[in-house]
Amino acid sequence: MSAPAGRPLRADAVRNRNAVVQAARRAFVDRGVEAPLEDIAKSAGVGPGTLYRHFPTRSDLIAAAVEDHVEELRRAVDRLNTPSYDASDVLRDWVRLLSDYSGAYGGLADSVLAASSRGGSLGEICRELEDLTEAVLKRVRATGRVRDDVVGEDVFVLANALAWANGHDPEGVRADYRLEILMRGIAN
Amino acid sequence: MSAPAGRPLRADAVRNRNAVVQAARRAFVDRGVEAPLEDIAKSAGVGPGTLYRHFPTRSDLIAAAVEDHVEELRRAVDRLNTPSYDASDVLRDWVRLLSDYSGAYGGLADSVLAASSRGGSLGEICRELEDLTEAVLKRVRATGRVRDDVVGEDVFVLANALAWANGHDPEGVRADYRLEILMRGIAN
DNA sequence: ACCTGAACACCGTTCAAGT
DNA sequence: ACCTGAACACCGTTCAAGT
Repeated sequence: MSAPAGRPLRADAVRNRNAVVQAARRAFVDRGVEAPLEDIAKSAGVGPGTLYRHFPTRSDLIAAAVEDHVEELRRAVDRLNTPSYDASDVLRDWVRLLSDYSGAYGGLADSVLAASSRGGSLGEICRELEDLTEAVLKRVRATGRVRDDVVGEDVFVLANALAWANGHDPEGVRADYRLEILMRGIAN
Repeated sequence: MSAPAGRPLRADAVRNRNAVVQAARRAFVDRGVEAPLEDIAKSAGVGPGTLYRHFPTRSDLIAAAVEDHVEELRRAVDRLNTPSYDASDVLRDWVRLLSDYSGAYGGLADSVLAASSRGGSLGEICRELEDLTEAVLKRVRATGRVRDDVVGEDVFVLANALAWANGHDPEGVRADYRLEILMRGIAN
């Protein structure tokens, strides 16, 4: 997964990189994206220097940890843009996917929105997700079900705000309700 | 301001406490609510132990730092509930006040929502703000302008989500737009 | 009753030395 | 080309000693 952007890596480097990403995912699930890098390196069986070599910033490590999830979102767009998929559900389902994605790890929505206005690997992921959102919106706009002054970035930001709110509501009792409010807000 | 809950404090303790709160406010404005406590203590001219004596947790210090702001919100409710205040603006204006309050310091919305489900001085503030929100809603409901399944806590959470989103949008270009979307979402 | 500041712990980050 | 781990810095938190 997640082909490293640069030139081919030595075999042991590939192994270490993967081990770090896997350890990061486990740590992020358990303790959120602010989990100690020291612990991640240790449970991956590498020194801190190796972690930093592969991921100069925490944001880069987060980007690698969510790569699989982004791939799923890409495939979801293909499904959503299929004619057989009911157009009245498309936007709601996409927003739910987006906010679930940003709710995968504690604090992820924060890192995502912080990165979206900047460079870096996570920033690029954000821009791709905004573009995917815009692609979904294009189809929905044609049905006249959504305000035409809503752009992909708006929906992306609001889906993350939803994820953020849900993250502070462990029961999740009102998550669907908040989604409904958001959908009403952007409906035409 | 902010009468300490317990028994009367010695004069030097009062002075130190106030100095810490003032230093905290400055630090929170500049660096957000995660500003180093060490720096706050230093710029207040006290040792770290003194800071901890008055504020056992960071959340307690944040609560003290926002006391004035909460007082303003209490007065605002009195104004909003005046018959002369146009009922169609009441809810929007209240939500804006709430989200501005949680946008006063970087990361404040996070601390607020984290505290709202727990105890502590900040948790109590949250519960008061939810009650104030419910009081505002009561009047607005009578006008039939708001969904009747929306409760104070919902609006409080959503206003904080708004503050959170605005905090990641330094230009603030779309802040009013997001407020409008939220108001449409909870309108009847 | 309150304050001080040394002390410890935790963790992010770098870098010289290794293979 | 990559890895290791010691080293340093920063900061949260506690506590013995002071007034």
